[in-house]
Amino acid sequence: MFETYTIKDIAKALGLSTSTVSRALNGSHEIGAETKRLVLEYAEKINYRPNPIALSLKEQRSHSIGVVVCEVANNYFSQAINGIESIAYDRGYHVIITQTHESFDREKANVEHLISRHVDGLLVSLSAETTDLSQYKYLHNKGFPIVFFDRVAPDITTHKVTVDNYKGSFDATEMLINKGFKRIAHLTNSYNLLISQDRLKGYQAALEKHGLPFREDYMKHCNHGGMNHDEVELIIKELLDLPERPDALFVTADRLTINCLQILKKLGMRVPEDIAIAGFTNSDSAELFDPPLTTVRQPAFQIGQIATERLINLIESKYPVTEFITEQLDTELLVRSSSNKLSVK
Amino acid sequence: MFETYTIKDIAKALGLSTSTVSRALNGSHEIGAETKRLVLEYAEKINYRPNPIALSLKEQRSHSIGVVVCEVANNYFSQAINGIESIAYDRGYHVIITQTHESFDREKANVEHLISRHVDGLLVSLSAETTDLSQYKYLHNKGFPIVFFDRVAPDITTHKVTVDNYKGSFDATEMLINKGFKRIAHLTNSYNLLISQDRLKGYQAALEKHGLPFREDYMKHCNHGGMNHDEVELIIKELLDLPERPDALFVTADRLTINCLQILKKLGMRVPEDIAIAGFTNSDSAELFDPPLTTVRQPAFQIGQIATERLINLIESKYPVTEFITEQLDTELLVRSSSNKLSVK
DNA sequence: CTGAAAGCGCTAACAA
DNA sequence: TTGTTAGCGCTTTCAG
Repeated sequence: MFETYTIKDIAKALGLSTSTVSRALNGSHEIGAETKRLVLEYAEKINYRPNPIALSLKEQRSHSIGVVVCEVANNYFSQAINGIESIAYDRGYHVIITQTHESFDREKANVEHLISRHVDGLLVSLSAETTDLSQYKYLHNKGFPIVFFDRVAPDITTHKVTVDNYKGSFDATEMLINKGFKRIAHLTNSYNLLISQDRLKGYQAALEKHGLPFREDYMKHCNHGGMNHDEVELIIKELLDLPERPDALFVTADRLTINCLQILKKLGMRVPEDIAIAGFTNSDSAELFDPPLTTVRQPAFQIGQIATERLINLIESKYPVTEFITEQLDTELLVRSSSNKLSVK
Repeated sequence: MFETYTIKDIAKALGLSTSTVSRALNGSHEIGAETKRLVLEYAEKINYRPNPIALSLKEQRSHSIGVVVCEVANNYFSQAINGIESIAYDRGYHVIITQTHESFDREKANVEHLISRHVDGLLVSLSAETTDLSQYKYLHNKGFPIVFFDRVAPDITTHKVTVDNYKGSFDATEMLINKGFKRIAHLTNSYNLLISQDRLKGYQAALEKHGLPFREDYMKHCNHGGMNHDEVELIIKELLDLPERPDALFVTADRLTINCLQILKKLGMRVPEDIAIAGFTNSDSAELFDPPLTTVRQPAFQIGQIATERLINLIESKYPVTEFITEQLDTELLVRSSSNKLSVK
């Protein structure tokens, strides 16, 4: 398996030319049945594997796709990558994963790296810092296949796969309101991210529908997706120190949600007695939490699959694609006791 | 960035030969200072990037390393991958990740795939099903760089990075014994895995040291690393139905630990009142569980880093390496209330 | 110090 | 139906 036979070895062994062997191997029709059989048989015998690097050089493509995400160690993204991998594997593509750690510079370097590696396409979820999309615009204008998922680019017209963040956020907020919460604070990721904006809108719409005021001081965002513990702690403290302390917290980022819980616990706040909480997260263990955590869950695996499917279709399309789909899947609201309104307080 | 200039373009523009350009670019000494300056300047200006595929073809290496793990969506592995990526990135390597989903066939196919892609080395954590190591032996004997981490191969002599599973397991078991538990059941991954065996030994040694009997009926293993929920549920029920029901559960696999908790909860068992629990997991949220979960935590990030460091050193070594290191890092025992012995029962 | 030419493994246009 | 040849982008002898 490891000794690397070439087409030349086969040609020599069989007294043929390399092109004949190549044709036999590639099922060309302009070849004698007998010769073909001979070649295939021998190739099978020595377990011949074409050199993908040579192929790439020739075909100017690499049969690999580049993935840009902020963190692998994040429930949402590890599940999405699982979905990406499942489709890519089936369709004969390699997956090269890069992490931005929410840094624009790192993101830029990653994309350059992937491009210089001649990946055939890009699957991108933007970093929290990213506002400059010129890199992607440039590539996209050149016809380079890019599909965004989750944190999609606002003004680039290509395939995009997300959930309906507005609705997911609206539903969760409305649920909190229906439970009887009136002072619902909102913690979200960087405003740069479209998903943060959509989630904010959903939250606002739910407040408005139920005649609750939108209060700036109940609205906080973390620029590092909750990766920076100190930043989150500071924000939580600010909220808790408000004269009219919020009675519920609605958090819309995976790591952020988990970190909030940790910090509330550290600060000795009881959930939901002192403050209720609901949040976006794909953690598999939310039901095990104390109290069980109300979550908005995204079909991350499926999102990864769909994005990859679309990307590979773009890559393999014979003609330039001009029709692009923005797909929004549904979130799932899992109501658990972290968002219970306790009758007596 | 995307239009792909070649060495030829530079040569043409500057009226030089491609070989001269190549030399200038590669800092060769047999070149005129002025020519060199000219070339470098121009290359910089057009933002020339060498084609890595052409380089790979020439050098017969790809500057990429293949990773084989069971699942990405697993706390331990996603953290390890993070470590792998951090080092690989710094040293100019790409990381290609493949998942086995605990299937030997899939593992075999992944390795073949990676090899045919001419990865320069392999970072492997075996699947639970794998007993046939011939593939790795073959490669290793050919001098192909392989480093095992976590689930290492028993009889292949190469670099290996794990934790001290024996000790981690011993300490956790002893802690349970010291708390007053006498009937400690042990749930582990497939016996095929060396880590399972080591963890079992640690458990047994702790029992023995404290004069507790080792009971076969307290000893269970799951062949799918806890991925198969029904399998785990069946096992838990068996344990709970024993005439002498265990008073504590010691679980030694990441997903398995989480799943056990879920199942115990589903079955209405109180932890630690009805049964205490401690387990290996790298979940970041174990302290948030109800009750907070006692865990054995592994330095997954660091393990990934060390393994990658070693692998790249192997790859870049000028001479065949014959001295291999098996490194065992320390686990961290985080005692929380899931393993509390309650005075009254 | 610089250029011409070969070759890494493969495909495809062109000849035969 | 098969072989010859050129070329993908690059490095590296070998000449000059």
